[in-house]
Amino acid sequence: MIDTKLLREEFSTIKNSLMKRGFDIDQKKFESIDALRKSLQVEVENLQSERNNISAEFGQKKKSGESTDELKAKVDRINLNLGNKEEDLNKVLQEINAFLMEIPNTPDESVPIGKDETENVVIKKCGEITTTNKLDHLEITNDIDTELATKLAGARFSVLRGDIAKLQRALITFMLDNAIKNGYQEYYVPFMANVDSLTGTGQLPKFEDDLFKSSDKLFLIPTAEVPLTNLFRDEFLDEKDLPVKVTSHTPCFRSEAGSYGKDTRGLIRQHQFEKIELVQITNPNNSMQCLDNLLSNACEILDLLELPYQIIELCTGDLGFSSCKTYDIEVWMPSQEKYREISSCSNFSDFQARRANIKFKSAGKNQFAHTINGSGLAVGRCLIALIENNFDGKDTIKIPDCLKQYFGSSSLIVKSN
RNA sequence: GGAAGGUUGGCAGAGCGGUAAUGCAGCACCUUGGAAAGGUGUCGUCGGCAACGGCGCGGGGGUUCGAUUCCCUCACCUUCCGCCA
Repeated sequence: MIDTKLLREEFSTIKNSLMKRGFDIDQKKFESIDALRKSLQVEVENLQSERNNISAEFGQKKKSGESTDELKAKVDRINLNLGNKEEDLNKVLQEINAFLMEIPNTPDESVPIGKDETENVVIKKCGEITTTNKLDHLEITNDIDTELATKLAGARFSVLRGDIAKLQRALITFMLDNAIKNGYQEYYVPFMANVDSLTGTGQLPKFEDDLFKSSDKLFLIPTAEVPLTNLFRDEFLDEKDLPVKVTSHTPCFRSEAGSYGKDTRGLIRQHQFEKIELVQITNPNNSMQCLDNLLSNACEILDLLELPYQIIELCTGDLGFSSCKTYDIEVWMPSQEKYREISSCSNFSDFQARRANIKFKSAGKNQFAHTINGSGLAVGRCLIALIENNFDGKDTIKIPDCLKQYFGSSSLIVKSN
């Protein structure tokens, strides 16, 4: 949520900043609605003040046994008027709130300006890409079974079998252990979240269509960012504990509405996938360093897995709704001869903290914290990358050194189709 | 599923129809060579340059001139009973 005070005081600055990411904030609408709010608020508060005074007088008269009929008539008149005005004011406040909830975060000054993903900037490339193997993961192993999953649930699900399932489990444990090593506290959290939580992190109200909704006002989480960040909703943190670093492995559920026909083959885009999420709650004055730290924590996984990847910085036009700065990590997918996103590391500045009310006290003043998060990493896509990059062309997938202790072997023999 | 009790500022904790005590912590200032102790103020949030005013006692609604206090409703917490694991 954008800072309304800032919006009132420096409208043009914010307008220009939002323009960079292609969001045209409606100035006329805001100004007219805010002016209405102000006049109504002043009116309501004056009436309330008047009523409070009369009520106080009322108490006095009652005590001394004087007649209160005249006062009662006065208050009745005020209340009649006040009721209507309060209703109007509430309507306007709701309207303003709805307006504000739809406004995305302002991009950081350092973010490259661009209109869409074609203008993202490659920051760094790591590892050697290979072009020898062209088979994709479904061709390499039949232990990733999407057809069987169709019977169980439908399209965009998968069943993993045998060593492939075990390899995924090894990846999960390895990633979690690595996060813990880097100072994150591990959490086990609910895989469903309520409306307040999803509003806090920014998925609601705008992106309800992307979520799976259960009966009973609960949604399946699209990422562990939601429960992990909301651990601190309505909490006061101690400044000396910042940054707070937490992690969790959870399945993630996404409706993928609007992605019909896109990435329909294999594990790349599923309704359900495993992910390790890294979250930091930070002091605003070093949140960008914390983002760099989190990014390096995520990259470290790929370094250890010896997978080739690149880091790109999203331009203003491609930034997510709540983010003020985002780096994507993309891993090399030999079968597609493309880099594909495997992690997205973002600084949300105080945007989520404002919605979720995550504060700390500094020099006696209440301040909103900054929130940072990123995948460390998306397990399903990592599994594909590992299979495709490490396949020897015949029947063996090489297991990188860092995974041996988790997988229990230095190679995985596949049964070909 | 049944029953009872509870939810007050960062924390603790009173008030139970007349408009939020008090303590601890934090912050600012005074005092000091410096600190501690002590003193004064500030110490939820919104509007306002300010003076000041409004709102706020889990959420929503009602009764009342006036609600933290009474009533209804929802959520959550605690305890007990039942059922299940």
